[in-house]
Amino acid sequence: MCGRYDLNESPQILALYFRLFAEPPTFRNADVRPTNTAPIIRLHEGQRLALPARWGLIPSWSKDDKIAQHTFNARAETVAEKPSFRAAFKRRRCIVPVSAFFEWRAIPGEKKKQKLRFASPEQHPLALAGLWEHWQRLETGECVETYTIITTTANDFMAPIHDRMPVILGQGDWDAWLDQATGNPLLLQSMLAPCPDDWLECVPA
DNA sequence: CCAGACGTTGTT
DNA sequence: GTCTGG
DNA sequence: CCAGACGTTGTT
DNA sequence: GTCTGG
Repeated sequence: MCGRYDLNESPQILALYFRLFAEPPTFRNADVRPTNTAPIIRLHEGQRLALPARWGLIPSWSKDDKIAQHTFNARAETVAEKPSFRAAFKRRRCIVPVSAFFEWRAIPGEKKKQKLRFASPEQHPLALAGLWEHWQRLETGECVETYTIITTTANDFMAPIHDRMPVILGQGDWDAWLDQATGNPLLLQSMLAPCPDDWLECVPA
């Protein structure tokens, strides 16, 4: 599961860490939520760029945007087959850059849940595996680009809090994940595993 | 053939 | 767009 | 994802 | 319970 995150990096850090072709505009949002617009990293005319998109994937064939309420995550186990995701899985993979993501823990006797922040112990950004899609609203012709974050089973670090977690890609996987020419479904699928336990630390938000 | 769905999470 | 159910 | 709303009428 | 807004 991954329904809330934080992106708070300078354009310089984003460009350096993700090896972007150009520095993106400044973007800071400590509480990115589904339906919000945030930058995603993908190839555009062969160049790796951070471009804005809306969180909640709308398939190109969708008649309206209601489905986006339920497509902000895609399950790694089924993403290759589901009608809403399979086209994007083949040709429109992206990295969702985050400084951290949030999960909640219910406290007995408390009304509100406790918010927990998961980030890199080395304080570098995290590369979440995502898909993006292009959609046109029939009534207006308005073009909308949207994305989803792929989830997988929790690793041991995450398991006490939740049974799902976002897929976090290691640097060695970035090129193949973003490349449209990567056609081997098994290779792609192999990247969608829970990350090692020591890639994350957790503090109350 | 047409009509209708197409999704995830957490919680009970 | 494409698959499933009727 | 969580938090918060969820309704109508008439009168000022 | 379920939808909407953020």
